[in-house]
Amino acid sequence: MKNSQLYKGSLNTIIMKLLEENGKMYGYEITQKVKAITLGELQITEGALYPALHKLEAEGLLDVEVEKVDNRLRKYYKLTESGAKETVNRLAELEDFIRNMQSLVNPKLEF
Amino acid sequence: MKNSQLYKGSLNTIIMKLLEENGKMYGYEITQKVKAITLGELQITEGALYPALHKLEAEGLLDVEVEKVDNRLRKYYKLTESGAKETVNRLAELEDFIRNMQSLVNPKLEF
DNA sequence: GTATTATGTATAAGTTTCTTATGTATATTT
DNA sequence: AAATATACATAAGAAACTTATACATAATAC
Repeated sequence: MKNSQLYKGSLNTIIMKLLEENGKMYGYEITQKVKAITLGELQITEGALYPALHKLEAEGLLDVEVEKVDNRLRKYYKLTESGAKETVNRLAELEDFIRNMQSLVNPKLEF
Repeated sequence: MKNSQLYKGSLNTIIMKLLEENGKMYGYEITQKVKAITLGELQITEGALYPALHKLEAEGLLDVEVEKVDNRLRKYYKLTESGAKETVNRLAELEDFIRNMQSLVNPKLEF
């Protein structure tokens, strides 16, 4: 299997970073983008993604905009102003997290 | 606060790595070591640590050995043989995870 | 001298996040 | 005609955590 426990807690940060980068995206697009970037290693499931998007929207971090393409529904999400600010914080937290994990795993590099 | 959601799911890997490195450790020692290595940024709480240790022991990945020091109880944990093998896998997963997160956050480096 | 902090382990209730399963619907490929 | 891809959604349960509480001894601070 690919998705280890480690990814727990990182979904919101991933979503926000992708939206920061791409302006607006819809759910299915996010799953495909993540799959492509991680070479298939991280597959976001709908059961995780859609509740996460709804929650971020409810928190005022995302705005939604519905479009119909090829007779199919798409919900485009983009960062609100406060979402954009919060993204900066989340990415800083992610950098700290990665640095800390590397310190723990690779103690030689502490010096 | 320091402990962001990102650390969720990484506790087992942290414990196993520290035990691989230090041979045997007791719970309180683990919390202090992690705090020191991460310069105070990651503080493992007892409510998270002790259940995690008990579970790893129940899974046969850790062995426990009780000692009494200064009239206080200490439970030293160390990796079992299967725990040592599993640690190798967990650390590989952690490396993949970190690499994937960096790809997601730092798309310039994809090339 | 007593109150707080540090050392040391433990559990229980509740929250959050995720997995797994299911549901609906259209478009495309086999 | 069947299977896969596109597209969203929710609900039940599992897992990992937070927060609070509990007990006990040693050391430090006031």
